[in-house]
Amino acid sequence: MTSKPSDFIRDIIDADLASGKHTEVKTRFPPEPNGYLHIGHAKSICLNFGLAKQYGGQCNLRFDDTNPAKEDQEYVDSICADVRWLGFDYGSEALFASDYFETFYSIALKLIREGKAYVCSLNEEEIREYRGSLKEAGTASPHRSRTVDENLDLFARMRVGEFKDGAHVLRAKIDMGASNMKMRDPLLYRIRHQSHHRTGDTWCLYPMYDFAHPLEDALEGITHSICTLEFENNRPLYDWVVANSALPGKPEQTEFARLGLDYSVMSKRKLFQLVEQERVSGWDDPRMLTVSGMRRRGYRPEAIVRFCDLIGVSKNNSTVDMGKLEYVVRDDLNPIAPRVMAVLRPIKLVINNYEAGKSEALTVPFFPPDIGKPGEREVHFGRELYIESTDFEEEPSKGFRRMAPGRWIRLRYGYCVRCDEVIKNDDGEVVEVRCSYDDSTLGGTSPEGEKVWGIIHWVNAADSLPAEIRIYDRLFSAAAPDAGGNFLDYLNSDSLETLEAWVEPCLAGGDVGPQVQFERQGYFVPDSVDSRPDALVFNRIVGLKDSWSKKAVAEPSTPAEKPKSARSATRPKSRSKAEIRGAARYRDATLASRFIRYQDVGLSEGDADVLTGSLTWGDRLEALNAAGMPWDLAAKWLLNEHPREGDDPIEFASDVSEFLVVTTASGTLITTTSGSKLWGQLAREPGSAKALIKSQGLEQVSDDASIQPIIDKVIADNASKASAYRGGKDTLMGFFIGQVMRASKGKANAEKVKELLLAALA
RNA sequence: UCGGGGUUCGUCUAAGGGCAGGACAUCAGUUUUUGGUACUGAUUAUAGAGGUUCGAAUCCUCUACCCCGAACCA
Repeated sequence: MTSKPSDFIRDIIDADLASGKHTEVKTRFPPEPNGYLHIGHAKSICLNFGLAKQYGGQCNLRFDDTNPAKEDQEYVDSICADVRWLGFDYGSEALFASDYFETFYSIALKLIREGKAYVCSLNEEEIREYRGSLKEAGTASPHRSRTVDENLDLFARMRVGEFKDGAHVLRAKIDMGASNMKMRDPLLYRIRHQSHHRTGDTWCLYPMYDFAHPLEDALEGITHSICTLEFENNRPLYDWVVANSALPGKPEQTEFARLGLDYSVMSKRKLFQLVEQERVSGWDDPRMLTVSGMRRRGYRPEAIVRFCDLIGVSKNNSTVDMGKLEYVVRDDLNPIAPRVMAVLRPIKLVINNYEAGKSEALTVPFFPPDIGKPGEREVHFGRELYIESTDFEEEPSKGFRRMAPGRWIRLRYGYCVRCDEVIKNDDGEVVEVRCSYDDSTLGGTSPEGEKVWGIIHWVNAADSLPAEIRIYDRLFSAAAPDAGGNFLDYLNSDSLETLEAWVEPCLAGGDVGPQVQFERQGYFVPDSVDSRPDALVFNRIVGLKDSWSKKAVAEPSTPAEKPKSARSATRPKSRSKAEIRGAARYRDATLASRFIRYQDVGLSEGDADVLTGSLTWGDRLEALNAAGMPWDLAAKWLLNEHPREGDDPIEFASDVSEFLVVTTASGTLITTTSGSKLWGQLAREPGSAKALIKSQGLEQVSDDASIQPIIDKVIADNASKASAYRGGKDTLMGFFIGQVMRASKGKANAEKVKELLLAALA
């Protein structure tokens, strides 16, 4: 685990640092204090703070507290505590957007003076109507043309509380026809006569996220503002605000995919519902994937951070396997959790030939040899013990390696015993097993001539402690509870099982743990709220990997069922590029006639189609042809190699005839690899093909005498790969050609190289 | 007048014209006084179709599917 994480965001930062765009990295984690942090936030925290740490920068914890209606100090406190618990340092104190309210206001004033913002007095519903729809442009608000003075006056009166909520809003004057609806004169300020958890009643005017957030970033000198995918549409607006704020900071927003985990819900709204409807005991219910819930469950921050490293960062909409979280939790706990014994579902085991009242003290280690850690405690062996009811089967199933009538098994760290008799209750359930022991088996020797079927854990009936054990399972029974319908319908009714168990006495003092492993069961931690020295309560953090019960139950693995999208069906279908080109030809006779003509001169319908979506393509094509390039060749190079600006090929920077050298000479003067490179250069900046070939040494090398030595060297340098190739791994040919091409700086004739390589590796 | 993102083993994620790699999961084996751990091995992927190229997951075209956007939420 020495490899540094790498992802597209780090690539962007590396490039920014390399280009000198930035000399330092400053990020921020900007929660709204309206709920508790969950594991999805942890991903963002690890990313933002991790970036700051990796690049020697800084990461601010900043509360985006622009909506007093939902926010509360309770959340501020819990968020601060959670971030610190996760192990991240946000400096001396957290920052608050509300501290910048006065600055925001003055920037709004500036926008008004510059005619870039106006007070709109439409009501909420009217604003929505005027905004238009996904397929139709919006229409201008009747107040869009208010004078600067009028706006200034109204805005000032909005601030002093002259108007009721909703009477007026401040809007940016951008573009009501923008296809990105976020740019259709977005709201900047709304009136809210509501006290704010920090500013009290100082304001009745509150900024919107889209206005406040970029300003917060700019004010703090954030270089890389990282947020989740759903804000992609907001980015142009973010840039607009930064550009028009005249603030020196120039933050840039980059979006990544939020975390999705199967068998869980992640939205704050839904978590809030679970808490409010008391489906769980609170935000810190150990079944909740909130940071506080995971903490109470017994997860350590190291495991959560490790999980975030493991899942990576990308723009893919993804759902991570819950098993991955469980894996990191186990992996984190395995080397640090002392082993003790606890019997969760007890039945009594009585050893008939063991002296009543006798007790033997056994000193046993806290860790198995492979962990290699010191530490030991005493357990007492006696005539009456408890064992796990699941460790006994009267009629053992196939593969069962535990206790059954007549079988010898070892009691961990103790003696081997043989089950002689079974005692059942009225319901026919086994409540007690009677055994005999072999007093020569304590150190590890087996009873003379007998097979020992397995090792099971136990506790001494005389001095073990009662404890309540809470076994947690995933909160939802469906892989994608929020796929459709009400997610509450998919709550797992068995997500909490409470057991009355017996545990080793050493657990009472609190000297071990807090996280411990109950051998053969899982990892457990005393519940931080309910456990007391005289009334122990343990939470199961996570079970041990169990390859037996899985086999025994043969549970059909339930794959995460693909949620059927209801949303996409309601979205209007937009035209494809092909349809748009067709429409363009329908409107423009030149395009239409070109489409026919290009096919007449031998181009495929598909190529002709693309080349006649706009005049630009055809213009370039005609120019190449006029300079002497055959139609098909011109189309091929134009379509495949010519640099573009959006959907259209860029203007030729060089004389068109220069391109002839690239194409017609292909195969003789230069290789296609060099040709592609050269084409791009000529297209972008003026130049002479012949001069460039000369200056860059692009002349093709195709004589055996020049190539053979390179091939020999490459084969000699990669002897093991050569033999692998000869052994049948022929995908390696690409590797060899690549090596030779690289060694020749792309100048070798690839066909020739292949031919010679084939011969050399035969 | 719709726009913006996305699609690589079952899952997550690398490779950005040249060996499709890693992790989790699964299966098999070795070690083990935990059916744990550790170790070894195995299985499995470039959404589909066409094109460019000696060579395409990667470049071009088309198609399909998924996600996001019409809060005075963030």
